Amino acid sequence: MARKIGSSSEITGPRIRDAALRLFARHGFAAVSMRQIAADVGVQAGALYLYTADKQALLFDLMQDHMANLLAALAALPPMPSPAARLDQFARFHIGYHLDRPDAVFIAYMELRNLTPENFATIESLRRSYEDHLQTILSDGAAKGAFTVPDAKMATLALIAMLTGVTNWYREGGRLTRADVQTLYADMALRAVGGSNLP
Amino acid sequence: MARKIGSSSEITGPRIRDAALRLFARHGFAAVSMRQIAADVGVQAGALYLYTADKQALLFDLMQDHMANLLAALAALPPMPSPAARLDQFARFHIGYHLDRPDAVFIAYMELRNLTPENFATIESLRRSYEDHLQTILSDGAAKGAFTVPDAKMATLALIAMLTGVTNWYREGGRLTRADVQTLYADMALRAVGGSNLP
DNA sequence: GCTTGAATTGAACATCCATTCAGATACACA
DNA sequence: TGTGTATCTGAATGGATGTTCAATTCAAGC
Repeated sequence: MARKIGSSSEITGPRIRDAALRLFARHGFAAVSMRQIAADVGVQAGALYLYTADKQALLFDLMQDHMANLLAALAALPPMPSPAARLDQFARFHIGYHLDRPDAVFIAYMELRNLTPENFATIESLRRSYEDHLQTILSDGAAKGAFTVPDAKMATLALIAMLTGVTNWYREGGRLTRADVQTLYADMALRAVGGSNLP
Repeated sequence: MARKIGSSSEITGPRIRDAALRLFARHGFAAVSMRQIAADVGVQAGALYLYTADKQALLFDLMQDHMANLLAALAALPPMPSPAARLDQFARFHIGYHLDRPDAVFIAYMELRNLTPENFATIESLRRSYEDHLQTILSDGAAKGAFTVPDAKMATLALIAMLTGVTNWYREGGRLTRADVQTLYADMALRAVGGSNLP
């Protein structure tokens, strides 16, 4: 046997990335073998190397794609008139975006240590860009007197950790709807930086 | 060669656990081999099995010890007179305790998926106990009118995620002292649940 | 000094790992 | 219908994996 009926790189490529994303998120990069990914796709391990240089590149591509998409989605948000509205928008966006992609988020936060130093630096700088966006909202709000933030960098990291934590427990169909969670977290974030609730 | 000069289980045992803790935290449970742990201790891989049933038990013991110590330290805190003081105390305790044990904390949060189902259930219930402590502070404070908390369970998870996030970026000797960070985070936590700052 | 048990080695076991590649098949286009 | 190329298999490579165990050496108690 060799080439399979109906085979095409446009189908197999995404299926490999999907399988890798799911398996890495579920079991961790180091615990997943190329053979497992191949089996999940329904292909032999050797075939994976038509789509990725090696296992490391597979991980890096998944993480880079995720971060790039995240930054693009952030940049596409409509402008908001006030610091409080900007923070509210950011909190809702962050939660919504992360709840939609639990596997990618999990990998982006958990598998940083499995990247080579060069790849790590690349991902890290993308993450820094994302954090800088929130930090700007906070600094600007503090300068305008809307927030009370003794240390904007620290507050940024605290809020992102809080918001990202949602992905650890939220389950669709549970006690709270997604909109409930977004509202409650956005309120907590706003209060945490001393902002008054939106009108 | 066989037994080594000066060897004793009271020395080798802890050294194995220390090495495993450090290596698991640095590279991840799945990425660390028993041979690496043994080499770090200066012993052959077979010798590890005098101290642990298998690799899984080594991970589980580290996590269980950490959680048990955490709960014991929490229980040893002096009682506080008001909800705001209790939350302030909890936030400072959580940050201080976690900053003192970065490796154990990292493992406790990252390697849950590498536990067998039974072991996972055990660790998870210990963690639930810890969360319940904070949830009680928040519920009690809300009942007394000191806090504004629409959903105590959710607020608990949000605050713990925020506080634990400190371990991801704090470095001794950096811009902020440990006390700075504890104060800033405790203030943010208090404000996030609508509490007024301590007198 | 002798004996008993604790501590460790080093080799072995069966299995898995990431990666490569020649050969085989199917598809696209002539 | 024939040809070239995209896609995949299956086997092979060299090495690492967790775990077991007989043999060996050291420490401790008499």
